[in-house]
Amino acid sequence: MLENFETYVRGKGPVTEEELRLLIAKATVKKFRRRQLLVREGEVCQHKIFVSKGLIRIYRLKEDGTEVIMRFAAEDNWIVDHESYYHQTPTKYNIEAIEDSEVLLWTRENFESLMLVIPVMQALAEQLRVNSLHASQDRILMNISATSEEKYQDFVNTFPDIFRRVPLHMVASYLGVSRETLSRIRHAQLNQPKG
Amino acid sequence: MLENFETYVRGKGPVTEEELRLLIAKATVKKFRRRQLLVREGEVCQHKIFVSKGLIRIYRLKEDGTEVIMRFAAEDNWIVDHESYYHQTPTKYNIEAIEDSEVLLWTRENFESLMLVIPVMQALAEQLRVNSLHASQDRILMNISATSEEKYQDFVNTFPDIFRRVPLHMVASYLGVSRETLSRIRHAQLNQPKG
DNA sequence: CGATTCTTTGAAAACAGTCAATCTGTGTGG
DNA sequence: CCACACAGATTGACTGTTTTCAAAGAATCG
Repeated sequence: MLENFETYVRGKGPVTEEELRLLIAKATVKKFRRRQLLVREGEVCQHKIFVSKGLIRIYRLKEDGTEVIMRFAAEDNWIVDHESYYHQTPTKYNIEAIEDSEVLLWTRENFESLMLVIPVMQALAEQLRVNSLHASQDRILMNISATSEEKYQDFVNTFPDIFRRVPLHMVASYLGVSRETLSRIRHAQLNQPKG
Repeated sequence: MLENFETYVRGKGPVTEEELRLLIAKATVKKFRRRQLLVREGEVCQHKIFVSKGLIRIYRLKEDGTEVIMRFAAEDNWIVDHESYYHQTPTKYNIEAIEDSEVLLWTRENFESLMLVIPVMQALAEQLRVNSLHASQDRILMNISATSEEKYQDFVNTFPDIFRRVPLHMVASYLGVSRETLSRIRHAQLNQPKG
């Protein structure tokens, strides 16, 4: 379970054995069952979370009770509600395991102290922010300018590893279309697979 | 024209006369006419741009020639294509003045050297990233979960200073609805103003 | 003023959402 | 091993919304 994280960090830049040991020493390792909540709406998102195994979603509940999925995070991805984490305010999101999962957690305090000591973590944190922003921009562009078919196709292309593991109704929620519509789109694409 | 920027920076934290002088010395001041391009698709977005006066938009051209507006930036706002700026790669966006505008520009090199020397700029850059990310998240949520009426109402609430200055068809492009639909939505809200 | 840009309106067609019923696969307990 | 419950996916009929196209009406710039 920790091998994943080691491999991931080594892939990000030069890092010593000692640094790796420290990174892991400051983390908490946790397992979650399918459907178990990692963070509940109203709590403060205390940790940066690295998914070493499994699949996680972050979603929001609207007043009418419907779920809106903001993001999925599979192995080797980070998940956090930046707003709650940075300002230590209650989160509006729920973070939940879609599959049985294993994660590493760092408190903000621990994570920031690690960033001061371990060069590669600085760069990594910066990179994550830039990537987040970039991904958000692309998603906005898709949302406002693409047809439902294109949105679905883009999702499949962007997350080839994920789309088979996520129930279709969750993909629908992520894309902002009804599950019935998405079901029909997918059906149409099976008969006419051009993209 | 520089007073705006001075006031803005002072509002962000303690800053000395000397620091302010340096900030401005490293900047280029430029004026742009309505419809003039600040940055053209294919160029590298070389600068961080502060809008001291006027109104700017950043948009993208789709293959079919339609424009998709990513963001507006009025006085006291920054605009930059992070991806192009950060990686020094050609931008996919156009940045254009909607009104006659005045801006301050810093190259990445200059801006980063200033961040090293002037504490408040560090914090400011960090704050801008967090805000960008947060705004993007909120916009995605709106896009995938709200009705067109709600999207328009949210735009009006979020940018009370801007929405009267932007042509309706650009708001439509920003929201991802046709100009005709937005026209009808607005008409309906005039007769039934409840939000 | 004249040209251009922007907005509005109407009517038809395309699209997506809702509701209700059915179908499928999975896993649990008897 | 079977029956059942449950979550998920599909389908059809219907409704409502949005787009598109075409035309015309304001507003604005030079």
